[in-house]
Amino acid sequence: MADTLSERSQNILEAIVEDYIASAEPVGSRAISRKHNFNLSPASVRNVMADLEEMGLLCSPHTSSGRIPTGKGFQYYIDTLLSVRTLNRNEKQNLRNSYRFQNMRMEDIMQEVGRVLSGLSQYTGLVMAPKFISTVFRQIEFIRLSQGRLLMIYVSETGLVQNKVIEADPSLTVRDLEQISSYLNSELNGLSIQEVRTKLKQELQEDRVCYDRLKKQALKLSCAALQDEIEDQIYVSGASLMLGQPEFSTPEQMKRLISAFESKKLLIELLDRGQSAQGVQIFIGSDSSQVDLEGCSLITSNFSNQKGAVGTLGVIGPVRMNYSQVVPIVDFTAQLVSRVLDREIAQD
Amino acid sequence: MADTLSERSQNILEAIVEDYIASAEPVGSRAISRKHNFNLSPASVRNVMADLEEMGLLCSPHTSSGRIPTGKGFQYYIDTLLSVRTLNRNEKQNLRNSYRFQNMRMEDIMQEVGRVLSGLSQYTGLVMAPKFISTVFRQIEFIRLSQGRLLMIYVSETGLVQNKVIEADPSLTVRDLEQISSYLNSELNGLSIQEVRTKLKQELQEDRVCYDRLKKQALKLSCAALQDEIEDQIYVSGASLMLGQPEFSTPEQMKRLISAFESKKLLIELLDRGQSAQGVQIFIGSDSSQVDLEGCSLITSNFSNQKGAVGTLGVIGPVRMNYSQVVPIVDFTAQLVSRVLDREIAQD
DNA sequence: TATTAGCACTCACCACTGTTGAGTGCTAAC
DNA sequence: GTTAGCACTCAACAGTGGTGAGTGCTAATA
Repeated sequence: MADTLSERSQNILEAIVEDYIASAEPVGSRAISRKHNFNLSPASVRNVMADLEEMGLLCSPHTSSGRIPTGKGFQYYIDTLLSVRTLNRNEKQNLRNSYRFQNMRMEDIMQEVGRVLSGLSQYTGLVMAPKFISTVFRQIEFIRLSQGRLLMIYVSETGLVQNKVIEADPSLTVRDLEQISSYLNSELNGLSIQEVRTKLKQELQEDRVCYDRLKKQALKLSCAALQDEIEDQIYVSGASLMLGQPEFSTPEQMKRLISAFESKKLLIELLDRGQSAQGVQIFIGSDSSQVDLEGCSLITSNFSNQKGAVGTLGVIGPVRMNYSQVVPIVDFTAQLVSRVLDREIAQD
Repeated sequence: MADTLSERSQNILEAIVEDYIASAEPVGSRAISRKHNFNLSPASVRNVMADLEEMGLLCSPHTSSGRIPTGKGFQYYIDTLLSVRTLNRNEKQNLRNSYRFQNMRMEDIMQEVGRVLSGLSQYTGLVMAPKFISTVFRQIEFIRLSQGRLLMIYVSETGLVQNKVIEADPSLTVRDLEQISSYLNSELNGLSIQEVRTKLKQELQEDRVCYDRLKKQALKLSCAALQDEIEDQIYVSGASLMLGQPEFSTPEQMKRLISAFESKKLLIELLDRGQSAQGVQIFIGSDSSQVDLEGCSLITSNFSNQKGAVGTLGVIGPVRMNYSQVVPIVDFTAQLVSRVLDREIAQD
């Protein structure tokens, strides 16, 4: 249906969306007719606007005000009118220079990416580290805490460190633990966590009556350590920048937004949606059915290393976001991070 | 000077502060004379208020409004009028039950403490994990990332995990690294980082011409790993609750506050101030010389295990905070966390 | 002599008012 | 099909007057 728009209607819609992105205020017919030289009088523009409003692409806050694009209007703009520039060589180099990845831990990299994304876009940067389950096993260590409690430390191929407290047989000695981790490290090295789990399941079944005490303990410990999901890690940068946007300028909206950012659950849910897809994805607030993030749009892209560990990064801003500027930044940053993660892998 | 206040003046000041804490609005003479039965007419109360204003303990936002306490007024109230209840057995048990510390990593514990402090006080919870330098060495591991780059993982006695990327001689094999960490783990176990550093310095001087290649590498690596400071970890919970306080209800103040919370540097600076002192400490916003945290007060207490690793936790709220309610919560929580940390230590 | 009733005064707050200007829809002329 | 003209709408703003909570001062009072 939307594709049946005449060229004139498309041009006017585009002009309205772009004016609105720039000004955050309702766009009137006179402004459109003057600034963009369509050679149309305000009255003609008004006729088109009335059509667009009927189609649900525009709306007016009150009778005698200009129009603003609806969620559907933005969607149409993004789907069919938005032309995303690719960065030229200079811009790519500049972007590359914005990031400092030398000698950084995975955690630092994620944080840095969020910070830079937020700084460049002037919106809020989001980064979700690769999920535990999508990582590749590299090394595991067990450290005794108190009686019967162990600290498990897991390192993935990309240097992502996760740890977790597990309960264990109190009779295990430090020597035992060393042997167990050494055994696991040689057995599981290079497997994805998915594969690790399958393998552990198999071995547990095969060795139901296993007389090698240490092997049995090793299986038991690694099960406790690697079977459950480990909480997603998410980094939010520049939340305060959102408070400068006119759509979130009332105290109520500020509270709502900061609460939504604080809970992180919402954000994780939202970022998860993009996990399966490739390339840049755009989610428009109104369709997200997240009341607390109403009025927000999200631009995300996945990053991954060659072994397939997938994380997501992106920018969240008002629906009235500067898509043509932010999309290429998110896109190229994801590529950049992917390359950095590959460099992290040891060349053994 | 302030101690020369007559009993009547003290009573009235106390009444004003407490009314203001409850209502967040200027307190008038009539309200004081009615609610608290001093048997004084409003006019008499006014006389006293005029004195208190002259002494800088009160001020009035405009000519014909009630009075509000100044920073100095709050300081006086805290120093000489505030009587802090100690929690009774029931309340202590309730508080204990609010926390779930089972099988938690240090990180989780810190986060949980922040969350609960914020929930109970309805202000913002702050927790700063024990500083790297105040921890006691437990275990160190090295994992090869790419050519010449190692991931160092350090675990303190309380189970605090820190990691860091360091550069290293690319010729070191995995076997070498195992031997190095095993050597360091036996040499440094139980020493405070402070002691570790002294020891490393000594050994480096003694063995300037050392022919044991591995020992030399071990010293070099541990220096790179443990010599520098590792960034402070700070947890902020319930920032959005502050936005509900009337003193931060304008958009400008909200932005200022959220920005201040986001930078974390300010908060670390503030929490550091309390590190040396013992027991509960109270900082009043206006004296903090932190423009961005104007209007905020901070209640902190340190926690530590028997080996002396010190962290700080607390609550940040408006100057008009309910001190008599929050102080005991912060106090007891710090004791609770200290005990939990001691339980974490292995009984070898 | 300390306390208090009385009074004039101040000022934030609120509801109401009229004006302005940007923008609209409709209609008739081009 | 396009557009000039016109009546209409409505948010935003500034001004206005009333209300009430509160003050400082003074003179009367216990």
